Amino acid sequence: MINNYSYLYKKVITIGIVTEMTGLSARQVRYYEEKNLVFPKRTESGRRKYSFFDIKLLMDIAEKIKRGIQIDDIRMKLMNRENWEENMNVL
Amino acid sequence: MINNYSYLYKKVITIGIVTEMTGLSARQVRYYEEKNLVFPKRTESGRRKYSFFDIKLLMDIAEKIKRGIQIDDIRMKLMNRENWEENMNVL
DNA sequence: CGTGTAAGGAATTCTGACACG
DNA sequence: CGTGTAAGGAATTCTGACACG
Repeated sequence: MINNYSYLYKKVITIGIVTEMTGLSARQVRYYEEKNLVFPKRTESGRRKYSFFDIKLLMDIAEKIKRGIQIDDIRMKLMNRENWEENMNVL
Repeated sequence: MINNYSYLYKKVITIGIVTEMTGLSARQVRYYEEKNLVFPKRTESGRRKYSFFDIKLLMDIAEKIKRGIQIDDIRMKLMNRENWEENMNVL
């Protein structure tokens, strides 16, 4: 079970690829982190690393914002998701 | 079926992360590409992008080389694998 | 509030080549 | 044959700040 998700949660994607895949700007992606909506890991030198799950999450977030939902409210919703803790912690 | 492997084959990992995960040098990773053992995609600006499958493959290759098997022979073996074509083509 | 941008610096990656053997 | 390395350049990413509103 856990193994099936190893690729989904593993944080290995740099921010450039993320903006490519999500269509968001780096500014947006970093801001959602600042607001504790996503939790990238860092390389030794400080570069952000995201998971496939983060990619999906970011697109989800951006879509909600576009619909007028505020970031604080989005975070509330997210924190109730069952995979939330997992997302924050998995390497 | 195909969907289950989307994360496995998707090329999104830059070479720095790859060397981190595999323990190989960038030189080695690029050389195996030169010899047609792995097929990274490229970003618009030419940066290499690898998949999780590539990571596994690279470690497999390195291990075989360490055991004295020549690259040409390794390629022969690889080309017989059922997922070979898939690996070469998937975005 | 959420995002754009210019700024300066640091880390990453690229290619082609020389070296060893 | 497989890998290390120095070289020079180009692309990426980082942070903190100003701007709009």
